Amino acid sequence: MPARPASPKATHSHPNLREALIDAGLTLLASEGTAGLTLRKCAALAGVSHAAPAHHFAGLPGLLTAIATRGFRIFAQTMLDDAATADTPRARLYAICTGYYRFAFEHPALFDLMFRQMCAEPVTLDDAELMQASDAAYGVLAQACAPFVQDGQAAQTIQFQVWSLIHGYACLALANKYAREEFTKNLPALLSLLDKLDLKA
Amino acid sequence: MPARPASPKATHSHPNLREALIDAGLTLLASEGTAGLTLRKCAALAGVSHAAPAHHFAGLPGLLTAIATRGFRIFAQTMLDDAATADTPRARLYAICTGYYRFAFEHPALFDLMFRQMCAEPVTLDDAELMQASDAAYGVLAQACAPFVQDGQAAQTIQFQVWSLIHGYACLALANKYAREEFTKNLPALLSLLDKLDLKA
DNA sequence: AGCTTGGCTTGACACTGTCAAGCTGACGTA
DNA sequence: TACGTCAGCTTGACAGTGTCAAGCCAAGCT
Repeated sequence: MPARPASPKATHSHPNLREALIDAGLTLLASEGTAGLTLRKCAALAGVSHAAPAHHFAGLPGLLTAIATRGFRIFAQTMLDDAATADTPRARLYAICTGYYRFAFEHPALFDLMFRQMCAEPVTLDDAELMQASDAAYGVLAQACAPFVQDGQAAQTIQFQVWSLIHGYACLALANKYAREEFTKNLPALLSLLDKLDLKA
Repeated sequence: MPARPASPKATHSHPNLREALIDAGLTLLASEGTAGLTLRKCAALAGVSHAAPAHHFAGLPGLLTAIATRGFRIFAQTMLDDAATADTPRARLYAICTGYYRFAFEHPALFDLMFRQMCAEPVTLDDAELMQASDAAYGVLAQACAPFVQDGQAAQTIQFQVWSLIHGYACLALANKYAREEFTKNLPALLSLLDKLDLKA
Protein backbone atom coordinates (compact mmCIF):
# COMPACT_ATOMS: atom_id res chain seq x y z
CA MET A 1 0.00 0.00 0.00
CA PRO A 2 2.75 2.54 0.71
CA ALA A 3 3.80 3.11 -2.89
CA ARG A 4 4.87 -0.39 -3.85
CA PRO A 5 7.10 -2.49 -1.58
CA ALA A 6 10.08 -3.36 -3.74
CA SER A 7 9.25 -5.82 -6.49
CA PRO A 8 8.25 -4.30 -9.84
CA LYS A 9 7.04 -7.63 -11.15
CA ALA A 10 3.87 -7.85 -13.17
CA THR A 11 1.33 -8.91 -10.62
CA HIS A 12 -1.93 -8.21 -12.29
CA SER A 13 -2.55 -7.11 -15.82
CA HIS A 14 -0.03 -4.53 -16.94
CA PRO A 15 3.68 -5.32 -16.78
CA ASN A 16 5.49 -2.61 -14.86
CA LEU A 17 2.76 -0.05 -15.11
CA ARG A 18 4.70 2.49 -13.09
CA GLU A 19 7.37 2.93 -15.74
CA ALA A 20 4.76 2.84 -18.48
CA LEU A 21 2.95 5.74 -16.84
CA ILE A 22 6.15 7.77 -16.66
CA ASP A 23 6.77 7.03 -20.33
CA ALA A 24 3.25 8.15 -21.14
CA GLY A 25 3.85 11.33 -19.19
CA LEU A 26 7.05 12.09 -21.09
CA THR A 27 5.25 11.46 -24.37
CA LEU A 28 2.42 13.80 -23.46
CA LEU A 29 4.86 16.43 -22.23
CA ALA A 30 6.72 16.31 -25.53
CA SER A 31 3.66 16.28 -27.77
CA GLU A 32 1.21 18.57 -25.99
CA GLY A 33 3.34 20.55 -23.58
CA THR A 34 2.85 21.19 -19.90
CA ALA A 35 -0.90 21.66 -20.13
CA GLY A 36 -1.31 18.33 -21.91
CA LEU A 37 0.15 16.33 -19.05
CA THR A 38 -2.78 14.95 -17.12
CA LEU A 39 -3.39 12.01 -14.84
CA ARG A 40 -6.31 10.91 -16.96
CA LYS A 41 -4.48 11.27 -20.25
CA CYS A 42 -1.52 9.31 -18.90
CA ALA A 43 -3.92 6.60 -17.80
CA ALA A 44 -5.60 6.50 -21.20
CA LEU A 45 -2.25 6.39 -22.99
CA ALA A 46 -1.15 3.48 -20.80
CA GLY A 47 -4.47 1.74 -21.28
CA VAL A 48 -5.63 1.75 -17.68
CA SER A 49 -8.47 3.38 -15.80
CA HIS A 50 -8.46 7.07 -14.97
CA ALA A 51 -7.60 6.58 -11.31
CA ALA A 52 -4.77 4.08 -11.74
CA PRO A 53 -1.95 6.66 -11.82
CA ALA A 54 -2.99 8.05 -8.45
CA HIS A 55 -2.39 4.64 -6.90
CA HIS A 56 1.16 4.19 -8.14
CA PHE A 57 2.15 7.73 -7.34
CA ALA A 58 0.87 9.92 -4.59
CA GLY A 59 -1.60 11.74 -6.78
CA LEU A 60 -0.54 14.24 -9.41
CA PRO A 61 2.42 15.57 -7.41
CA GLY A 62 3.83 12.09 -7.23
CA LEU A 63 3.60 11.52 -10.96
CA LEU A 64 5.19 14.87 -11.74
CA THR A 65 7.96 14.11 -9.26
CA ALA A 66 8.65 10.75 -10.90
CA ILE A 67 8.73 12.35 -14.36
CA ALA A 68 11.05 15.09 -13.15
CA THR A 69 13.34 12.45 -11.66
CA ARG A 70 13.60 10.70 -15.01
CA GLY A 71 14.17 14.10 -16.56
CA PHE A 72 17.18 14.81 -14.37
CA ARG A 73 18.73 11.48 -15.38
CA ILE A 74 18.31 12.29 -19.08
CA PHE A 75 19.60 15.78 -18.32
CA ALA A 76 22.81 14.54 -16.74
CA GLN A 77 23.37 12.09 -19.58
CA THR A 78 22.87 14.83 -22.18
CA MET A 79 25.58 16.95 -20.57
CA LEU A 80 27.93 13.98 -20.28
CA ASP A 81 27.38 13.10 -23.93
CA ASP A 82 28.38 16.57 -25.06
CA ALA A 83 31.42 16.56 -22.78
CA ALA A 84 32.68 13.16 -23.90
CA THR A 85 34.96 14.47 -26.62
CA ALA A 86 36.27 17.50 -24.74
CA ASP A 87 40.00 17.27 -24.09
CA THR A 88 40.67 20.38 -22.00
CA PRO A 89 39.00 21.72 -18.85
CA ARG A 90 37.80 24.76 -20.73
CA ALA A 91 36.42 22.75 -23.63
CA ARG A 92 34.70 20.50 -21.13
CA LEU A 93 33.09 23.43 -19.37
CA TYR A 94 31.85 24.75 -22.71
CA ALA A 95 30.52 21.31 -23.65
CA ILE A 96 28.66 20.89 -20.37
CA CYS A 97 26.99 24.25 -20.88
CA THR A 98 26.13 23.38 -24.47
CA GLY A 99 24.59 20.12 -23.28
CA TYR A 100 22.66 22.02 -20.62
CA TYR A 101 21.20 24.32 -23.23
CA ARG A 102 20.60 21.49 -25.69
CA PHE A 103 18.55 19.57 -23.15
CA ALA A 104 16.38 22.60 -22.44
CA PHE A 105 15.95 23.20 -26.15
CA GLU A 106 15.04 19.61 -26.97
CA HIS A 107 12.77 19.01 -23.96
CA PRO A 108 11.28 22.40 -23.15
CA ALA A 109 8.23 21.19 -21.26
CA LEU A 110 10.23 18.67 -19.27
CA PHE A 111 12.85 21.29 -18.43
CA ASP A 112 10.06 23.57 -17.31
CA LEU A 113 8.62 20.88 -15.06
CA MET A 114 11.98 20.01 -13.52
CA PHE A 115 12.85 23.53 -12.48
CA ARG A 116 9.42 24.74 -11.56
CA GLN A 117 9.17 23.11 -8.20
CA MET A 118 8.94 26.69 -7.11
CA CYS A 119 5.94 28.53 -5.72
CA ALA A 120 4.26 25.47 -4.22
CA GLU A 121 3.99 23.76 -7.56
CA PRO A 122 2.72 20.21 -7.34
CA VAL A 123 6.11 18.55 -7.20
CA THR A 124 7.25 16.82 -4.05
CA LEU A 125 10.43 18.71 -3.21
CA ASP A 126 11.84 16.38 -0.60
CA ASP A 127 11.49 13.18 -2.60
CA ALA A 128 14.62 11.08 -2.10
CA GLU A 129 14.90 9.81 -5.67
CA LEU A 130 14.32 13.25 -7.12
CA MET A 131 16.96 14.80 -4.91
CA GLN A 132 19.42 12.08 -5.80
CA ALA A 133 18.87 12.54 -9.53
CA SER A 134 19.04 16.32 -9.37
CA ASP A 135 22.15 16.19 -7.17
CA ALA A 136 23.77 13.90 -9.72
CA ALA A 137 23.03 16.36 -12.52
CA TYR A 138 24.44 19.18 -10.41
CA GLY A 139 27.52 17.07 -9.76
CA VAL A 140 28.21 16.84 -13.49
CA LEU A 141 28.27 20.60 -13.74
CA ALA A 142 30.21 21.04 -10.51
CA GLN A 143 32.90 18.67 -11.70
CA ALA A 144 33.38 20.68 -14.88
CA CYS A 145 33.79 23.81 -12.77
CA ALA A 146 36.38 22.34 -10.43
CA PRO A 147 39.48 23.21 -12.51
CA PHE A 148 38.55 26.88 -12.30
CA VAL A 149 38.24 27.15 -8.53
CA GLN A 150 41.10 29.21 -7.16
CA ASP A 151 42.81 28.42 -3.88
CA GLY A 152 40.88 29.86 -0.99
CA GLN A 153 37.79 30.37 -3.10
CA ALA A 154 34.53 28.58 -2.40
CA ALA A 155 33.81 26.04 -5.14
CA GLN A 156 30.17 27.00 -4.88
CA THR A 157 30.88 30.50 -6.12
CA ILE A 158 32.14 29.39 -9.54
CA GLN A 159 29.50 26.67 -9.73
CA PHE A 160 26.69 29.11 -9.18
CA GLN A 161 28.15 31.62 -11.60
CA VAL A 162 28.32 29.05 -14.38
CA TRP A 163 25.04 27.42 -13.43
CA SER A 164 23.16 30.71 -13.25
CA LEU A 165 24.60 31.89 -16.55
CA ILE A 166 23.57 28.86 -18.57
CA HIS A 167 20.33 28.26 -16.71
CA GLY A 168 19.21 31.84 -17.18
CA TYR A 169 20.07 31.73 -20.85
CA ALA A 170 18.13 28.50 -21.30
CA CYS A 171 15.11 29.92 -19.46
CA LEU A 172 15.12 33.10 -21.49
CA ALA A 173 15.42 31.12 -24.71
CA LEU A 174 12.39 29.03 -23.79
CA ALA A 175 10.43 32.08 -22.67
CA ASN A 176 11.04 33.81 -26.00
CA LYS A 177 9.82 30.86 -27.98
CA TYR A 178 9.72 32.73 -31.27
CA ALA A 179 13.39 33.71 -31.00
CA ARG A 180 14.89 30.44 -29.87
CA GLU A 181 16.94 29.97 -33.01
CA GLU A 182 18.56 33.32 -32.33
CA PHE A 183 19.42 32.24 -28.81
CA THR A 184 20.96 29.03 -30.09
CA LYS A 185 23.06 30.93 -32.58
CA ASN A 186 24.32 33.32 -29.93
CA LEU A 187 25.19 30.71 -27.33
CA PRO A 188 28.95 30.92 -28.05
CA ALA A 189 28.83 34.69 -27.50
CA LEU A 190 27.23 34.12 -24.11
CA LEU A 191 29.80 31.53 -23.12
CA SER A 192 32.63 33.88 -24.02
CA LEU A 193 32.13 35.28 -20.52
CA LEU A 194 33.57 32.02 -19.23
CA ASP A 195 36.87 32.88 -20.93
CA LYS A 196 37.36 35.34 -18.10
CA LEU A 197 37.54 32.49 -15.60
CA ASP A 198 41.13 31.55 -14.81
CA LEU A 199 42.33 28.01 -14.64
CA LYS A 200 43.62 26.95 -11.26
CA ALA A 201 47.35 27.51 -11.03
CA MET B 1 -16.91 44.40 -27.67
CA PRO B 2 -13.30 43.97 -28.74
CA ALA B 3 -11.77 44.27 -25.30
CA ARG B 4 -13.06 47.72 -24.36
CA PRO B 5 -12.76 50.66 -26.75
CA ALA B 6 -10.86 53.26 -24.80
CA SER B 7 -12.83 54.74 -21.91
CA PRO B 8 -12.39 53.04 -18.56
CA LYS B 9 -15.27 54.94 -17.03
CA ALA B 10 -17.65 53.22 -14.67
CA THR B 11 -20.59 52.42 -16.88
CA HIS B 12 -22.57 49.94 -14.91
CA SER B 13 -22.05 48.77 -11.37
CA HIS B 14 -18.38 48.35 -10.62
CA PRO B 15 -16.02 51.28 -11.12
CA ASN B 16 -13.14 50.22 -13.34
CA LEU B 17 -13.64 46.53 -12.91
CA ARG B 18 -10.78 45.69 -15.22
CA GLU B 19 -8.14 47.11 -12.90
CA ALA B 20 -9.91 45.64 -9.89
CA LEU B 21 -9.67 42.18 -11.45
CA ILE B 22 -5.95 42.61 -12.06
CA ASP B 23 -5.55 43.71 -8.46
CA ALA B 24 -7.47 40.66 -7.32
CA GLY B 25 -5.21 38.48 -9.45
CA LEU B 26 -2.07 39.98 -7.93
CA THR B 27 -3.50 39.45 -4.46
CA LEU B 28 -4.32 35.82 -5.16
CA LEU B 29 -0.92 35.26 -6.74
CA ALA B 30 0.79 36.65 -3.66
CA SER B 31 -1.33 34.82 -1.12
CA GLU B 32 -2.00 31.44 -2.71
CA GLY B 33 0.63 31.16 -5.42
CA THR B 34 0.27 30.22 -9.04
CA ALA B 35 -2.30 27.49 -8.43
CA GLY B 36 -4.52 29.89 -6.50
CA LEU B 37 -4.95 32.27 -9.41
CA THR B 38 -8.30 31.44 -10.96
CA LEU B 39 -10.85 33.28 -13.02
CA ARG B 40 -13.56 32.36 -10.56
CA LYS B 41 -11.55 33.36 -7.49
CA CYS B 42 -10.67 36.68 -9.08
CA ALA B 43 -14.32 37.24 -9.80
CA ALA B 44 -15.32 36.40 -6.24
CA LEU B 45 -12.60 38.65 -4.81
CA ALA B 46 -13.81 41.53 -6.98
CA GLY B 47 -17.42 40.82 -6.07
CA VAL B 48 -18.69 39.96 -9.52
CA SER B 49 -20.08 36.84 -11.13
CA HIS B 50 -17.86 33.94 -12.09
CA ALA B 51 -17.91 34.73 -15.81
CA ALA B 52 -17.24 38.45 -15.60
CA PRO B 53 -13.43 38.21 -15.95
CA ALA B 54 -13.74 36.35 -19.23
CA HIS B 55 -15.58 39.34 -20.68
CA HIS B 56 -12.99 41.95 -19.83
CA PHE B 57 -10.09 39.78 -20.87
CA ALA B 58 -10.02 37.17 -23.58
CA GLY B 59 -10.52 34.30 -21.20
CA LEU B 60 -7.85 33.12 -18.81
CA PRO B 61 -4.94 33.87 -21.17
CA GLY B 62 -6.06 37.47 -21.37
CA LEU B 63 -6.19 37.89 -17.62
CA LEU B 64 -2.77 36.31 -17.15
CA THR B 65 -1.38 38.56 -19.87
CA ALA B 66 -2.78 41.65 -18.18
CA ILE B 67 -1.36 40.58 -14.83
CA ALA B 68 2.04 39.87 -16.38
CA THR B 69 1.98 43.31 -17.99
CA ARG B 70 1.44 44.96 -14.61
CA GLY B 71 4.17 42.71 -13.26
CA PHE B 72 6.71 43.99 -15.78
CA ARG B 73 5.91 47.57 -14.81
CA ILE B 74 6.48 46.82 -11.13
CA PHE B 75 9.59 44.90 -12.12
CA ALA B 76 11.12 47.83 -13.97
CA GLN B 77 10.30 50.18 -11.11
CA THR B 78 11.90 47.85 -8.58
CA MET B 79 15.15 47.86 -10.52
CA LEU B 80 15.05 51.62 -10.93
CA ASP B 81 14.45 52.09 -7.23
CA ASP B 82 17.52 50.09 -6.32
CA ALA B 83 19.61 51.92 -8.90
CA ALA B 84 18.56 55.38 -7.79
CA THR B 85 21.40 55.91 -5.35
CA ALA B 86 24.14 54.30 -7.47
CA ASP B 87 26.79 56.82 -8.46
CA THR B 88 29.06 54.78 -10.73
CA PRO B 89 28.30 52.56 -13.74
CA ARG B 90 29.48 49.49 -11.85
CA ALA B 91 27.44 50.29 -8.76
CA ARG B 92 24.46 50.87 -11.00
CA LEU B 93 24.88 47.51 -12.69
CA TYR B 94 25.08 45.84 -9.29
CA ALA B 95 22.00 47.69 -8.11
CA ILE B 96 19.99 46.74 -11.17
CA CYS B 97 20.86 43.09 -10.61
CA THR B 98 20.00 43.36 -6.93
CA GLY B 99 16.65 44.86 -7.84
CA TYR B 100 16.10 42.08 -10.36
CA TYR B 101 16.68 39.47 -7.69
CA ARG B 102 14.70 41.37 -5.10
CA PHE B 103 11.65 41.48 -7.35
CA ALA B 104 11.81 37.73 -7.94
CA PHE B 105 12.24 37.12 -4.23
CA GLU B 106 9.37 39.37 -3.20
CA HIS B 107 6.95 38.30 -5.94
CA PRO B 108 7.85 34.68 -6.73
CA ALA B 109 4.55 33.64 -8.26
CA LEU B 110 4.29 36.79 -10.34
CA PHE B 111 7.87 36.39 -11.53
CA ASP B 112 7.04 32.82 -12.46
CA LEU B 113 4.00 33.91 -14.45
CA MET B 114 5.88 36.66 -16.28
CA PHE B 115 8.67 34.43 -17.53
CA ARG B 116 6.68 31.31 -18.14
CA GLN B 117 5.15 32.29 -21.41
CA MET B 118 7.13 29.32 -22.59
CA CYS B 119 5.83 25.97 -23.73
CA ALA B 120 2.44 27.18 -24.94
CA GLU B 121 1.47 28.48 -21.53
CA PRO B 122 -1.78 30.44 -21.50
CA VAL B 123 -0.21 33.85 -21.90
CA THR B 124 -0.76 35.82 -25.08
CA LEU B 125 2.79 36.33 -26.30
CA ASP B 126 2.11 38.91 -28.97
CA ASP B 127 0.08 41.26 -26.82
CA ALA B 128 1.11 44.84 -27.58
CA GLU B 129 0.91 46.13 -24.01
CA LEU B 130 2.79 43.14 -22.63
CA MET B 131 5.56 43.52 -25.16
CA GLN B 132 5.84 47.21 -24.42
CA ALA B 133 6.08 46.64 -20.68
CA SER B 134 8.59 43.82 -20.99
CA ASP B 135 10.67 45.79 -23.49
CA ALA B 136 10.73 48.69 -21.03
CA ALA B 137 12.00 46.41 -18.28
CA TYR B 138 14.65 45.05 -20.60
CA GLY B 139 15.63 48.59 -21.48
CA VAL B 140 16.38 49.34 -17.84
CA LEU B 141 18.83 46.47 -17.72
CA ALA B 142 20.28 47.24 -21.14
CA GLN B 143 20.97 50.81 -20.13
CA ALA B 144 22.92 49.67 -17.10
CA CYS B 145 25.01 47.42 -19.35
CA ALA B 146 25.83 50.12 -21.86
CA PRO B 147 28.98 51.49 -20.15
CA PHE B 148 30.54 48.03 -20.37
CA VAL B 149 30.09 47.48 -24.10
CA GLN B 150 33.47 47.64 -25.82
CA ASP B 151 33.98 49.23 -29.22
CA GLY B 152 33.10 46.80 -31.95
CA GLN B 153 31.26 44.51 -29.58
CA ALA B 154 27.54 43.83 -29.90
CA ALA B 155 25.67 45.43 -27.02
CA GLN B 156 23.44 42.40 -26.95
CA THR B 157 26.32 40.18 -25.90
CA ILE B 158 26.93 41.95 -22.60
CA GLN B 159 23.22 42.40 -22.05
CA PHE B 160 22.53 38.71 -22.40
CA GLN B 161 25.48 37.77 -20.22
CA VAL B 162 24.26 39.97 -17.39
CA TRP B 163 20.62 39.13 -17.95
CA SER B 164 21.22 35.40 -18.05
CA LEU B 165 23.39 35.50 -14.95
CA ILE B 166 20.91 37.27 -12.74
CA HIS B 167 17.84 35.64 -14.24
CA GLY B 168 19.28 32.17 -13.80
CA TYR B 169 20.25 32.91 -10.22
CA ALA B 170 16.77 34.21 -9.46
CA CYS B 171 15.15 31.15 -11.05
CA LEU B 172 17.36 28.76 -9.15
CA ALA B 173 16.67 30.60 -5.90
CA LEU B 174 12.94 30.28 -6.45
CA ALA B 175 13.22 26.63 -7.48
CA ASN B 176 15.11 25.80 -4.28
CA LYS B 177 12.54 27.38 -2.08
CA TYR B 178 13.96 25.98 1.12
CA ALA B 179 17.38 27.52 0.44
CA ARG B 180 16.35 30.98 -0.70
CA GLU B 181 17.94 32.74 2.23
CA GLU B 182 21.23 31.12 1.28
CA PHE B 183 20.86 32.40 -2.26
CA THR B 184 20.15 35.90 -1.03
CA LYS B 185 23.21 35.84 1.18
CA ASN B 186 25.42 34.67 -1.69
CA LEU B 187 24.18 37.17 -4.25
CA PRO B 188 27.28 39.39 -3.92
CA ALA B 189 29.51 36.38 -4.59
CA LEU B 190 27.58 35.69 -7.78
CA LEU B 191 27.82 39.27 -8.92
CA SER B 192 31.59 39.28 -8.40
CA LEU B 193 31.73 37.75 -11.87
CA LEU B 194 30.65 41.14 -13.18
CA ASP B 195 33.90 42.60 -11.85
CA LYS B 196 35.54 40.90 -14.80
CA LEU B 197 33.64 43.15 -17.19
CA ASP B 198 35.73 46.12 -18.30
CA LEU B 199 34.41 49.64 -18.47
CA LYS B 200 34.39 51.13 -21.93
CA ALA B 201 37.59 53.02 -22.53
C1' DA C 1 -10.74 -25.05 -0.74
C1' DG C 2 -10.89 -20.89 1.54
C1' DC C 3 -8.91 -16.55 2.78
C1' DT C 4 -6.06 -12.59 2.51
C1' DT C 5 -4.10 -8.91 0.02
C1' DG C 6 -2.48 -5.64 -3.26
C1' DG C 7 -3.63 -3.78 -8.00
C1' DC C 8 -6.85 -1.72 -10.39
C1' DT C 9 -11.76 -0.13 -11.51
C1' DT C 10 -15.98 2.27 -10.78
C1' DG C 11 -18.55 6.03 -9.48
C1' DA C 12 -19.07 10.19 -7.36
C1' DC C 13 -17.64 14.92 -5.83
C1' DA C 14 -15.98 19.75 -6.06
C1' DC C 15 -13.58 22.67 -8.90
C1' DT C 16 -11.85 24.63 -13.22
C1' DG C 17 -12.44 27.46 -18.02
C1' DT C 18 -15.65 28.34 -21.61
C1' DC C 19 -19.70 29.26 -24.02
C1' DA C 20 -24.72 30.58 -25.16
C1' DA C 21 -28.42 33.01 -23.61
C1' DG C 22 -30.61 36.46 -21.06
C1' DC C 23 -31.17 40.29 -17.85
C1' DT C 24 -30.35 45.28 -16.66
C1' DG C 25 -29.51 49.79 -16.22
C1' DA C 26 -27.47 53.92 -18.42
C1' DC C 27 -27.44 56.66 -22.63
C1' DG C 28 -29.08 58.95 -26.98
C1' DT C 29 -33.02 60.34 -29.48
C1' DA C 30 -37.57 61.88 -30.09
C1' DT D 1 -40.94 62.22 -20.64
C1' DA D 2 -40.96 57.87 -23.10
C1' DC D 3 -38.58 54.63 -25.90
C1' DG D 4 -35.06 51.76 -27.93
C1' DT D 5 -30.26 50.35 -27.99
C1' DC D 6 -26.56 48.17 -26.33
C1' DA D 7 -22.51 47.25 -23.63
C1' DG D 8 -21.72 45.10 -19.05
C1' DC D 9 -22.67 41.65 -16.38
C1' DT D 10 -25.31 37.38 -14.79
C1' DT D 11 -27.16 32.83 -15.12
C1' DG D 12 -26.93 28.21 -16.32
C1' DA D 13 -24.95 24.57 -18.52
C1' DC D 14 -21.03 21.69 -20.32
C1' DA D 15 -16.71 18.95 -20.62
C1' DG D 16 -12.59 18.24 -18.36
C1' DT D 17 -9.58 18.00 -14.19
C1' DG D 18 -7.71 15.74 -9.45
C1' DT D 19 -9.20 13.20 -5.56
C1' DC D 20 -11.47 10.10 -2.70
C1' DA D 21 -14.40 5.95 -1.02
C1' DA D 22 -15.89 1.67 -2.20
C1' DG D 23 -15.60 -2.48 -4.48
C1' DC D 24 -14.02 -6.10 -7.68
C1' DC D 25 -10.66 -9.62 -8.84
C1' DA D 26 -6.95 -12.44 -9.59
C1' DA D 27 -2.69 -14.23 -7.52
C1' DG D 28 -0.66 -16.56 -3.71
C1' DC D 29 -0.49 -18.53 0.80
C1' DT D 30 -2.23 -21.77 4.45
